[in-house]
Amino acid sequence: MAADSRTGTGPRDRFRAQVRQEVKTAALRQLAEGGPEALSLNAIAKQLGMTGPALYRYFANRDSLLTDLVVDAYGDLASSLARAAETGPADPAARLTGLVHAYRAWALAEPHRYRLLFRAPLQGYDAQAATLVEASQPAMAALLDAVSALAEPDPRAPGGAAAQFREWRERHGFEGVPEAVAARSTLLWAHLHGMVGLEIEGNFASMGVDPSYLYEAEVADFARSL
Amino acid sequence: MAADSRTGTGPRDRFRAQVRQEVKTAALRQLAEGGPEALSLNAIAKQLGMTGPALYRYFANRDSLLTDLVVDAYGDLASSLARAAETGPADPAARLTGLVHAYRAWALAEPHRYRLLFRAPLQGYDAQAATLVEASQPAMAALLDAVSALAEPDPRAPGGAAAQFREWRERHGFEGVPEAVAARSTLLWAHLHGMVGLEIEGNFASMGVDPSYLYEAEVADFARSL
DNA sequence: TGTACATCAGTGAACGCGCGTTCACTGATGTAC
DNA sequence: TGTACATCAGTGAACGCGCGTTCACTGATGTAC
Repeated sequence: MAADSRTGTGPRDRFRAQVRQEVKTAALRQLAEGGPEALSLNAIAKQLGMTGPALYRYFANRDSLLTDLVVDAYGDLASSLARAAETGPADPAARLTGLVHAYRAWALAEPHRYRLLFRAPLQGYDAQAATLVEASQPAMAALLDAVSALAEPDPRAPGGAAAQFREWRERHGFEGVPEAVAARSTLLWAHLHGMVGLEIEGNFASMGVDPSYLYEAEVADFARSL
Repeated sequence: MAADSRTGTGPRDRFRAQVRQEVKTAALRQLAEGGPEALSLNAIAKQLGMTGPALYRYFANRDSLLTDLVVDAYGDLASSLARAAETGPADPAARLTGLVHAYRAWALAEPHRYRLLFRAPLQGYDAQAATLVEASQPAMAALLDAVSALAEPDPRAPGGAAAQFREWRERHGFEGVPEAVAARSTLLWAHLHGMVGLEIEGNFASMGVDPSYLYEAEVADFARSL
């Protein structure tokens, strides 16, 4: 056995990695164009000038490809958020605003990927698998960081739920985070998820409303709630 | 032509209405069990002891059945919300709390129907059709009512978006509603949508968190935001 | 540097399945006289 | 009240399609000596 095949850096490995990437790109294009659940292995293969069975050289099956897309998307979202928090202004409030806008911008730019993350398990697909929970941590970490920097949290919050957030914090490596920050961040995440969800499904558009104002109000309210 | 067939109350019409209802019930059961997009005309027919083509006596096609389900669901949600607002305590704040809990309860009881309402158009299905927008109005009206009763809104809000909410209000028969109430209600709706969405997809469960606390915090924050 | 061999990407046929929808039809049901 | 007729629910066959996945295979590519 050659060293390359062990370390995964031989020419064949590079080729494999590249084709895997092309498959994923084609899959995303398909999701983007064909709407949710328009992900067909045969169609992807055709787009790459291959036949369907060839894809099984690169992914064990359809679910495996899907999992890869989800993990990638979480990673991408997390770096978007982290970038917004890092390169933003020093003022913590302004940085949180930047993070909120980054969240929204990411979802609007790639709604199909956003759906992939937060939509129901697509027929029998187990979204609660440990892999996926783990993949979602960096994005949450970015949010927790930004909220932590913002203010001294009210130590009384989150009341009866404090124990749950404490456990959650320990389990996922967020040890330094006060319960109140965890709770507040989770609520903010839920709010953003709701606004972004309505926006990408066209609900605000069908109301004739530009939701930008709502995001502004959201940030203002959040600052006041701490 | 008989009078009955004109007015739609003859024995055949009653039979048709009943079978239509059975078809819808079977469809909902299928959505509930099979996950989203598990709605198959053939499977529904089989469940009713019929063959597939028989359904075309009752619905023009698959989309038509779907539209019916969506309209029904909006109606059901609206009456749930209206009931919560009517039968609740006289205190407006407590009534809003009741409405929030009714919204959550409805979504949790029938997540498949909630998804039907707020999920992306299912492959080419036009969710923005006028029929559906109209069907969603009563639910929104219940929310607007509860928020209206709560407090004198800040007349400065919603800033630059006031004109949009004014137009929206006129277009959908919410003439009496101040812009600030419309904006606040929309934001509250988005928040609820986000929390409920995360909850029915199991995101809180996978965190080990019971979101009840978050709903309480939501209501408290909302009262403070007015 | 050249050759023999192992690896592995990709093919084409096939499996079994389910889908929405159309069509010509049969047979029961309700209705008009 | 009885009979003839129109209505219409439901069937069964068929259309054309696409799906994920398996299998035995060919032929190119990289590798070891």
